Amino acid sequence: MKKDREKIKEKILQVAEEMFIKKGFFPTTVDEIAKQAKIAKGTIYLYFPTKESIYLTLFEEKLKIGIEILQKVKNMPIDPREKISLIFDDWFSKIKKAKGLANFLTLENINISPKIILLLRKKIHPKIRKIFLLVKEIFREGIEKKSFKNYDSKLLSVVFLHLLQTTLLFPSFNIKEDGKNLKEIFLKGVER
Amino acid sequence: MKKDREKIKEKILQVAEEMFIKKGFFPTTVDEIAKQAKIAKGTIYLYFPTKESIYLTLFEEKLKIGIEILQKVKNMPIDPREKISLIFDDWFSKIKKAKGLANFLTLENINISPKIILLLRKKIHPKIRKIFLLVKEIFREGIEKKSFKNYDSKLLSVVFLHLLQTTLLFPSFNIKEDGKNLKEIFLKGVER
Amino acid sequence: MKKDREKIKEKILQVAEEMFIKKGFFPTTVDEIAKQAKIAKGTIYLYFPTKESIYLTLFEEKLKIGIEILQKVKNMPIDPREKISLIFDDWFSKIKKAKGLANFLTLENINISPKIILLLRKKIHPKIRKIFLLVKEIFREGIEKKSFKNYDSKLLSVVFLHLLQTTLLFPSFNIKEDGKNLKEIFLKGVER
Amino acid sequence: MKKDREKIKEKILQVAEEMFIKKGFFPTTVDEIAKQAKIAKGTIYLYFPTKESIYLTLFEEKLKIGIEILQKVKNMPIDPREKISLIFDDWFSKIKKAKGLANFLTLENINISPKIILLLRKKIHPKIRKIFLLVKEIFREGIEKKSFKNYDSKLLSVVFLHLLQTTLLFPSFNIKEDGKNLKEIFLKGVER
DNA sequence: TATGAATGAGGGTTCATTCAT
DNA sequence: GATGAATGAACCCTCATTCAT
Repeated sequence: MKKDREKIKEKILQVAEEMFIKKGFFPTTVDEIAKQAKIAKGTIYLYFPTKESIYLTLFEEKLKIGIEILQKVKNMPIDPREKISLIFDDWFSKIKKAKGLANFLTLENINISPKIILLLRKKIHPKIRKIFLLVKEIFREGIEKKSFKNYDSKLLSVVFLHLLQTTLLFPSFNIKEDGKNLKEIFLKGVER
Repeated sequence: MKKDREKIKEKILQVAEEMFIKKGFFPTTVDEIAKQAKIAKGTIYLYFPTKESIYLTLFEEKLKIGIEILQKVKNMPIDPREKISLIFDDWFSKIKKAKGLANFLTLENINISPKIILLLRKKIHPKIRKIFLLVKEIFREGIEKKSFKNYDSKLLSVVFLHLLQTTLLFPSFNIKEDGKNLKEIFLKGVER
Repeated sequence: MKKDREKIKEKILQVAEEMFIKKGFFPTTVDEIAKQAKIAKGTIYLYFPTKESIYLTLFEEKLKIGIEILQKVKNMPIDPREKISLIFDDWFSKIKKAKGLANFLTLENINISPKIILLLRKKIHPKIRKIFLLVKEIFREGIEKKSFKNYDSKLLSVVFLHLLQTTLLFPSFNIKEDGKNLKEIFLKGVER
Repeated sequence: MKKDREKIKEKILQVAEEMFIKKGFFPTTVDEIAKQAKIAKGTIYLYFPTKESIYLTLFEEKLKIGIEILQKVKNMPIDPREKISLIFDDWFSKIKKAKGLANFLTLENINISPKIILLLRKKIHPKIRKIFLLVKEIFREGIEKKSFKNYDSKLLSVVFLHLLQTTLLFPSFNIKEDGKNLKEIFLKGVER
């Protein structure tokens, strides 16, 4: 059944994501993923050609979600400050799902394996670049409309995106924050 | 000779750091480290009991440097804003060396391996906590003295420290210009 | 329908033979056989209990054909030299089909797998022995009738049968031969 | 010690040869080779990069021996019939060792694995061709000198070389008697 | 002390065979 | 009967660690 196949693939991805986040790419074994997903090891290879492809699939998926959010917000007819604010809010509302994205966004992950690099170059890097471009556009617009001070829009993009990641550290440090304060700090910091 | 032993150990650490940063912990093999350091594989085990211990040693070393800087700055009889500014400057002046620290500070790295976790708990976590405490103290002082707005000092610490990492994300980072701007953004963002 | 079952079985055997010859027993996967035969993998197991049984079936089939030819020729009321000549001719006329036989006749193939040996012992070896006996009979008769020199008939059988195999190498070495010369060489070599 | 390394490599090759001959390439596992050679599995990989390379090494080695013999005989100032005779004799005298060569010379072995084919093309085929050329030269010379009937020298080469293999087919082969007869049959068959 | 060959547990992947539909 | 997804044993190979020299 079509449903079933999709379900199993989803299960593999979900289990793998959990383990990749918890233990990292290398310490996670295909065996464990299979066991956790309650399927046979060989079954995984019916859905993904390699362990790396599971990782890449997750990576791409996360990036796709990010791009969609940014795309949507960018085209809204509102003030760029408002856009940044919306992205912050959206990010927080999806923070659990996003957790994955953040973990996959770290530079470390780009060094996973020699074999993976080519694929990353081809499939992942363009998406990361897309994300940066989208954010940069928003900042460029904001600077043009005098909503933000005249900083380099690339710098603002990097800071902003990295700040989103910061939010994921909150639980570890027992910070009870809805993101309002972080947003405020950032917007005040870059205001004209 | 005492000198020799120290020199070899240093060489191993230096080579290992380079490779860990470039390829990550797992893809780096002890064989490669030995080859790069121009010593025999067995020799490495005369200086470090395991591959992980090399990693941990580097990690601790980085943290120690960070703690020393913070300690020094914290005790200076200057405005907290000035302290934060100094830390920023110090960080930028050491940005190349710091690159290593940043790479070790990521959350991913804490999940290196099941075996390593206990050691991290015992030796690394206290140091990370120390760093956060030192920074938090500075912010607490700044809030008290009305230099900073009344945000949660934990929040400010996390944001600040994570921001330092941001600086390392772009190889094309223009230290003088971007560093100054980054500092400006943060200080403006948290000012009263 | 009876016809259908037989057709499918034949298709499997034909496809498998091609692949076994082209790639060998182990590199040929059941998956590939199924795909080439345009049936499902599971279907193959409705016709053959194991991959090895496909191989064995082919083997036996080839041997059966060989036995039939030899049987027929042996009983003809002609000179043994003529019999050998006829076998040669028949072999050449069937050389394309026989190609399979030759490939299956090599000793290598008898070592396919530990599991297969018992079956070979039981089902294949008797047939191979039968072939040798038939040929040996012809030579024995020829020696008796002074058509051939008094060599050991077993030796002659081995040489003769192996010589048939030789013809299969001709294409590889771009030898344009109708077998006339080879036959001549052999018959002259063994003549009285 | 240099001696030791050579000894281990030799041991691996010897054990591997035995097993390849007995069971074939695929059914022979690296594990078994290691066990038989009384070394650890990993050790094998210190001497050979892959299982296939062990096979190829053996293959090449055998061919090299064959080429050397042929080379030597070819350059002798004797009648071509004598040369063929000598090769026969040499072959019989080395029949035990030769057994390996024969087993490696079968066409089947050329189809070992997709990966191996390129290597075979590059390293093995030239040697096989060399062997054929050397033999062909001897026959060409013999035909020219009217020692052999005017058959295609390529045909004679293939038949002759394949005939050498024949000698290995029967474990019960009586070298002295049968070898002499085989030689006689061939030489008589091709004589003028 | 330094070496690097030897070890063997463990991992990713394949594929003959089974089984639910 | 036919299908092809699921299974899991088995294989090749890697690499952290040990150990004889």
